[in-house]
Amino acid sequence: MPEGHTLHRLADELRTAYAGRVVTSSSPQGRFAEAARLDGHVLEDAEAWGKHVFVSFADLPEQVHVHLGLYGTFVVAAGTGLPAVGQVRWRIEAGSTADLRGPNACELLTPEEVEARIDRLGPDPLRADADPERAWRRIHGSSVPIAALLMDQAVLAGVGNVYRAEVLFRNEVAPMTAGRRITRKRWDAMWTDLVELMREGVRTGRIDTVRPEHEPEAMGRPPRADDHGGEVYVYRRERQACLVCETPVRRRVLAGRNLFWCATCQHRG
DNA sequence: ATTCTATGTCGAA
DNA sequence: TCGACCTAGAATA
Repeated sequence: MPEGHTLHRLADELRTAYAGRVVTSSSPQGRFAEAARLDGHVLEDAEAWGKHVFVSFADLPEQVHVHLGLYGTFVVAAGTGLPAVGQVRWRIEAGSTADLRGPNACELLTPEEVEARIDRLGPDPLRADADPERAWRRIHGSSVPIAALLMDQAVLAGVGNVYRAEVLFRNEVAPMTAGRRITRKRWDAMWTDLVELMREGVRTGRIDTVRPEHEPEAMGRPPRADDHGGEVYVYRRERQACLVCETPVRRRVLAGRNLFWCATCQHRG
């Protein structure tokens, strides 16, 4: 379930398990041959930028760049010497075992290539060094719908389809509003909201966006559990009643991705 | 058993 | 805008 919070959690997990330790590095599947070059090195750090994770090693200028894509997983399990089940692209071992499967990217990059990757990304709401002003400049000058801008990693890094839909709903923004029609005040509120929501996502490991007053119990409805492990207003709730106004949630495809929204609640620019 | 779908990104047309 | 990438779980037969 990789949106930005998942990758920041992953970086934290890898850092806790391996930073400062000599690790075993291998590619059971064989498709990351450079894993052997890292074997026996001290893992220095793991850091997330948007949906990208960079793993660095002591005495080695290159870093491993990992991107999970749509269905990649990177799971840490207790113990070592475990059988490699399925297609394990990269395995790190030191007391525990981290297995990477199905990533969009797992590659060794030079410092210049790492920098170029990061330079292409917009501000990440989960990073303390993020500058929301950079995102505002892109949004303010654009005729592209805000729903598409939020998913553009060069505008904002780490926001995916769930946070996109939910932050638009929570701020009552009509998704097809052109970026240049978004007011400064609205953008500031959306950024603040993303920082809070995504930090909560890192803390809990789930995407929960429904305010207490709109929870089913508070609205006199039976509780429900969404299949992504959280509670949301509109994401994947097509044709179901809006939690606030009961209007059926709508869906359309925008730039190849499903967009969900409530046409009644979301009317602002 | 098979098909469908996905919280993502890239490159070709 | 579309297919490819490549995996797992859910839905369908």
